[in-house]
Amino acid sequence: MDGSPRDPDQAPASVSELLDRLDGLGATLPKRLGQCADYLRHNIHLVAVSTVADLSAGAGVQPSAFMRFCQALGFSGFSEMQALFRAEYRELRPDYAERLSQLRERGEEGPEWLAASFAEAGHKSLVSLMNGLDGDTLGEACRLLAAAGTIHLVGLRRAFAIVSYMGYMLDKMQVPTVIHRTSGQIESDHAIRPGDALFAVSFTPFSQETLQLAARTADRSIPVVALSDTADCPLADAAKVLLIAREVDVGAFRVPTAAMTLATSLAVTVGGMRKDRLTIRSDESKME
Amino acid sequence: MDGSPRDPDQAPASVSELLDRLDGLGATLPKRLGQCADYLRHNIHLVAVSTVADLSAGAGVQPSAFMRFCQALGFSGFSEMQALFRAEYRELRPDYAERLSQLRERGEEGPEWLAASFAEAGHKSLVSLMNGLDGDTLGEACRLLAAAGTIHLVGLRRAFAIVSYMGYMLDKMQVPTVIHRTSGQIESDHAIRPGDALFAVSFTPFSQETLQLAARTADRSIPVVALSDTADCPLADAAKVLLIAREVDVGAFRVPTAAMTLATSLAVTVGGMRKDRLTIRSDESKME
DNA sequence: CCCAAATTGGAATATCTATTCCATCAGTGG
DNA sequence: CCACTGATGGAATAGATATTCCAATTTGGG
Repeated sequence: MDGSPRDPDQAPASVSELLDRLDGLGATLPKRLGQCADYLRHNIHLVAVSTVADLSAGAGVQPSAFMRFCQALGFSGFSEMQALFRAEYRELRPDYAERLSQLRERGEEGPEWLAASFAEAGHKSLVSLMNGLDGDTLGEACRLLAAAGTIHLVGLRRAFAIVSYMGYMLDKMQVPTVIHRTSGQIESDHAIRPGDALFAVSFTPFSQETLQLAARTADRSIPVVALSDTADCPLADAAKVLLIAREVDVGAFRVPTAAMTLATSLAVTVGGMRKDRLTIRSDESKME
Repeated sequence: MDGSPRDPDQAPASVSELLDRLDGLGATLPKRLGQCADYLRHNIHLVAVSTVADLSAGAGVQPSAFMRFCQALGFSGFSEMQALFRAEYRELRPDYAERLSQLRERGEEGPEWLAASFAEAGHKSLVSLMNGLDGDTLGEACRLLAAAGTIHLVGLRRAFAIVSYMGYMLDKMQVPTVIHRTSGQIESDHAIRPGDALFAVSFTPFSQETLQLAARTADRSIPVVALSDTADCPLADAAKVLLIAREVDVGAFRVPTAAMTLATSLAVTVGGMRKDRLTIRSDESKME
């Protein structure tokens, strides 16, 4: 690669160094070792709490193969590699769980305890959002919205906070945007014209108004991008792209953390794509 | 305690159940086991990645003592207990940093990368929210709002998403609530009557409309609770209680994760206090 | 097609970790 | 002060896990 200034037998000193090393090895690895590399990349969080047997089974190889893989990375064996992950994990600052148990110890169940619970739930929601996120789907959603003349937003009840924030951001980035809040009024249909796009947000239980607006818009061959908390939602039929953000709830309540995060990413990306429309046209040849 | 309806020899099925059990045992534990309990409470995040030897050393006891401690909790041994923590850990991917470096290595800087950045920022925001949260301040805010006849909400631009969500939740809990969205209109003042309370949300740069409404309301001796992203904000003068939720931003953008979480906690607590107003009156004697 | 080198699978082994056991110690009631 | 019950420490043991080894297999070059 670059003349390998570093001793190849030296073990990585941190997880990110390990990932560098992995890329350095690239596709030069034999089949089984390649499987290990692949599995590791996608399940890097498991290393700290798994055995070689678990990991090798996951990667579909023999334990001995995984062993050789660790050595190829520069470690003396699996244990040394695992120690790296365990050490990095240990350094993470006090957990939500820890804080909760401390509050619990003090016998409190008031608003502070509730806030800690919601914070923990928010954390979990974000993690599960990232786990379930598909880059291609998200990219497609961005492309559809970036290509639209005017972006129309609809979302009622719980979903309104999300479209309202999206609307604010898109407006700040000077993207033509309309928030539809007409409940039951059909008139808003006329505002959605060919060449536009609709972004519809709805969570269980779904509001009919949102579903119907999305369905009517799709019928007119205007692209609909949907955001929901479940894959089998009625929006799936109307939507060209369906994004999922599920929240972890506390009792009967939830904070729309994951949905808000996803929506903001979408808005910022779309805003960026809009800024230099020329780049969008020559989309295919954009890379490099 | 309550007649112990559940088999005391049955192992906890989750970490929070384990903490319950720990509280149940209370101070009945002998000295060394008590040390274990104490150490566990404060280092609960270490269990998944440590050995009995590590943990017992940390707690200052012999491995065999820690072993007995695990059994006192209802587990067959340490391994069974650890399995619980490992399982819970596996479901979460706590390392945004790792995921980001994964994405970065694949050369992507698209929406997926952005989403990961926002997720990481959200996580940090929640942690800093919890670190800076003062239970008394929050409790006071809840009390003021719970005591009000009608709760008035105001927040523009970025803050509107927050009051909109709060309004939705309070309404769902049948708390009389009004969202003020009049920009520059003075008329909404009349709707805020003595005995009511105002919840004002504003972030830098602050909108004059929100500040002025808060100031006029405070002048009329109607309690104002404020939420902002900084302690030295103009709302501080008008507000009886000022809550702070600062977001970690990505570039020029941010997701209102912490503010949303705090606002939801507030709304849920207020809703709960409203539900049984009798309990509020006799606040001091509420516990037990 | 054959040979050499590299890779692989699976069992054997070494090491480390959890778990148990028992002698000793501390506290309690007679 | 003694006997008894429960707690404790440390060493012995059982069990799991990592690691190595080698025969079998595949791969690549001539």
